[in-house]
Amino acid sequence: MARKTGSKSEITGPRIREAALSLFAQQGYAAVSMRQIARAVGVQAGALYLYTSDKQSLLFDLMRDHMDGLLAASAAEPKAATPLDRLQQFTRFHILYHLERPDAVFVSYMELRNLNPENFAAIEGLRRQYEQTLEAILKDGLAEGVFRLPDTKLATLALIAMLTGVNTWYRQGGRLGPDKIASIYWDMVRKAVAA
Amino acid sequence: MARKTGSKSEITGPRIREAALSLFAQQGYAAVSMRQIARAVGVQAGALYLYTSDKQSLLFDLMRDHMDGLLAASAAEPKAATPLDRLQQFTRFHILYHLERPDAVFVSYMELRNLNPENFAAIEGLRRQYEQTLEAILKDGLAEGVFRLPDTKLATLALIAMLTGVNTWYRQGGRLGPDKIASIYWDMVRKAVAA
DNA sequence: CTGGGAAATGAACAGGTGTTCATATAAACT
DNA sequence: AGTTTATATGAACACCTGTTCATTTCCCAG
Repeated sequence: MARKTGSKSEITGPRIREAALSLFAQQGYAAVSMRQIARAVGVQAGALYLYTSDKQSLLFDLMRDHMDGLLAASAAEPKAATPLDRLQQFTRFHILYHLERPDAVFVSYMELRNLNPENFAAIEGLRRQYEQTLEAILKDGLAEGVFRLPDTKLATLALIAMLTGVNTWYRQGGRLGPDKIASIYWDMVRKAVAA
Repeated sequence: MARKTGSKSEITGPRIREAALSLFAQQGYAAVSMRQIARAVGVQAGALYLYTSDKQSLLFDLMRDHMDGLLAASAAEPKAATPLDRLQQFTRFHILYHLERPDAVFVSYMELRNLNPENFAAIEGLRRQYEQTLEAILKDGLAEGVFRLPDTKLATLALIAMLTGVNTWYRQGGRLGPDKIASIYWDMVRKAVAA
């Protein structure tokens, strides 16, 4: 037997990526086998290689797509007038965007060490690019005197770690919804950088 | 051949844990084989089972030891008088303690999903216990009116994520030493919770 | 100097790994 | 209806996995 009824490239490809993302998030890249991914899709392991050159590329593509999406969505946000407004917008955007795709966020943060050096450098570059959008806001606010920070670079990393941390404890149906959480975090962010 | 000259139980045991911790931190629990750990120690794979019942226990013991050490060191800190001083002490302690043992911290945060449910619950309990030392400080400061926080629980998690985040970017010999970093973070923490 | 026990070996077990490829099949096009 | 082509199979490859255990070696107590 071969080629099941109703099988199509445009369907199987995305399904493989979805299954891989979900499994990588749950069990980790190294702990998930290609046969396991294939089973989740309902296909034999060999068929995966029609859609990805190897397991490493499967991981890398997932991470790069996530970072590309993040940067595109970030760039598409309307530009607020003041540094304070832009910081508020960044805070809300970061929390809401990350809460909407927990698997991709988790994989992109946890599986960095499973990328080969070349792929690691690529993802690292995209991550730095995203961090710079926040750093630029902080620098502007500093120049205008509306923020006071002991160290812009450290403040950038500290704020991002704080915001991304939401993903580690947030569970759907919990005490607080994403919007409320974003408001609470904005209160702390605003004060942390205040002049 | 068997039993090399000069081999002792009191030496091999710790060496296995050190090698496992280092390898788990670098490559991840699932990606590291027992033979790899044995090779790093200079022993055959079978010998590992004289010191651990299985791979899972090896991971769990490393994580539990780390959490026990963290809680013990935290409890041994001198108790400052005011909530503000206690918060400063917690901030400094957390950053310095974590920067001193990056491998144990990394493994304890990244390998939670590789614990079986029972072991996971145990580590989770210790982690919550540690978080409560910070939450207690925040609650005291709130009661005394020296802090103003929209949500104590979220502030606890936000601050810990921010502080632990230092480990993700800190490299020895970098621009700033641990003490300076702790000062900078304290400035942001203090402002974030200020009344 | 010898016996006993601790410490380590190395082979074996049953099964899993990523990846390739000749082959088979279903869908799409003429 | 018949042919081409994309899509999938399933067997095979060489090797690695965690764990067990009979056997061997070395150290130490008497």
